[in-house]
Amino acid sequence: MSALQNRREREIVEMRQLIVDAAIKLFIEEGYEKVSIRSIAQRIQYAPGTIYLYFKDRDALFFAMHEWAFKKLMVVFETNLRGINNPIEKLRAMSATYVNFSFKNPELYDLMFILQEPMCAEENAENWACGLAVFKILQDIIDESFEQNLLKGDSAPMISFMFWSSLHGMVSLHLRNRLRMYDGLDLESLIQHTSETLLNQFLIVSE
Amino acid sequence: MSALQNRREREIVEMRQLIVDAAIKLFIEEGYEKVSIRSIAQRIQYAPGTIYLYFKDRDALFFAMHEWAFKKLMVVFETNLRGINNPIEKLRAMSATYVNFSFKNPELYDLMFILQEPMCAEENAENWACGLAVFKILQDIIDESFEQNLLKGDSAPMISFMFWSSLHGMVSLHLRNRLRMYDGLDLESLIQHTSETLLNQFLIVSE
DNA sequence: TAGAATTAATAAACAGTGTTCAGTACATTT
DNA sequence: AAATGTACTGAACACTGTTTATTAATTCTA
Repeated sequence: MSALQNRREREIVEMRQLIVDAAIKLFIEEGYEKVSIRSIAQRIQYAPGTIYLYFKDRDALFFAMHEWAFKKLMVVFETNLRGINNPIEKLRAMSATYVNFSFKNPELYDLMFILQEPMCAEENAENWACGLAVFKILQDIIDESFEQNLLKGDSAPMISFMFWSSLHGMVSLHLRNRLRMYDGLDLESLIQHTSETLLNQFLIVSE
Repeated sequence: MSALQNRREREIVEMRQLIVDAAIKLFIEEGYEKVSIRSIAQRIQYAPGTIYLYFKDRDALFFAMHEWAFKKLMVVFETNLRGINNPIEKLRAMSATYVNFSFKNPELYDLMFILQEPMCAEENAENWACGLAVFKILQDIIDESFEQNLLKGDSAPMISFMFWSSLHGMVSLHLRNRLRMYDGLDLESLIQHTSETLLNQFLIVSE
């Protein structure tokens, strides 16, 4: 490979990153609806058409943002789980971190778990790896809990599914404004408390 | 009130219904993205601007569709719960119905519980009643279960929240294509089975 | 019943969207 | 220095939601 090709390859990566960064900033600062190809292009001082030289379409760009967000969540998990050995404690920490992340980064959570957008991109066939890696953390913790006989249930994958879905359900109903019947309550506390109640019910208590 | 006003009032209701019906048909047949003011107008043979004489904006129209969908779910609940007396059995039937409804009417489920759209309408302040009515069915069942000492947990509202959120979490992750790690499985069965496992864990078993 | 007032419906316009593509202007190669 | 290649542009296309002046028809009044 020539030096030129090498440099060009680097430039492509950099340009893609420039676009994704601008898009995410716009997404967080101005909200989903303000993220248009034109507004991104304007922010990085390029013509709208240029973005299509680096991303097949809007969905592909959203998928790249999606990956970026998963990497961020991954870092938070690694930070908050470091040093915890007991799998149940790890599970508690992971739940709390997940919920807290969704409250601190509602737009990113949307991108990762709710929006239709990024899941239509073609890239996702392979690069879906990011999401799977995060899910694997949960799955490993549940597996460990099962091995140490700390958790009830006949199937580890099913329990993983249940815990994750419950957290997502509470968080996404809140993000999409479907919890008006709990208006006035501190919803993050309610969710944290509910997830603990759920977990406790599945603990095997040794006398 | 004059006969004219009376008739006009009826016409307004009919026209609103005509628009909502067309919008829902389009929504179900062609999908969310194809539901535009123009496509609705074309379908009912009116100019786009006419729709704005009956709905403040797109959100208000979506909110009316939202209500329509809730009424449909309500009917299904009433049908499927009729004649069941034991509150736990009612809870089981309700869960199964909820999940089944989401699989049979994915677009409507989206409208009711996932889409941002209808929740921005101003009408929702009052007319949110529809959603609350459905939620009340669940809440009453849980209350009954608590009174009869059939269910664990320190707070009925919290247990309602937990059950609903869990179902919604599983369903919405599926609808938004976030369950690729369970590819190949029969997801409706998985969800039904998981929700039963969850419920069983909260049962108070009398010896 | 003839004319005035009201109003439902329209078409056109505005500002925005994603996306495509012929053309330009610069970088590299020969 | 000339020829090649290509990153980038900006205008165009076909959409979108929404507003508004105008039209056409109906209702009210005299």
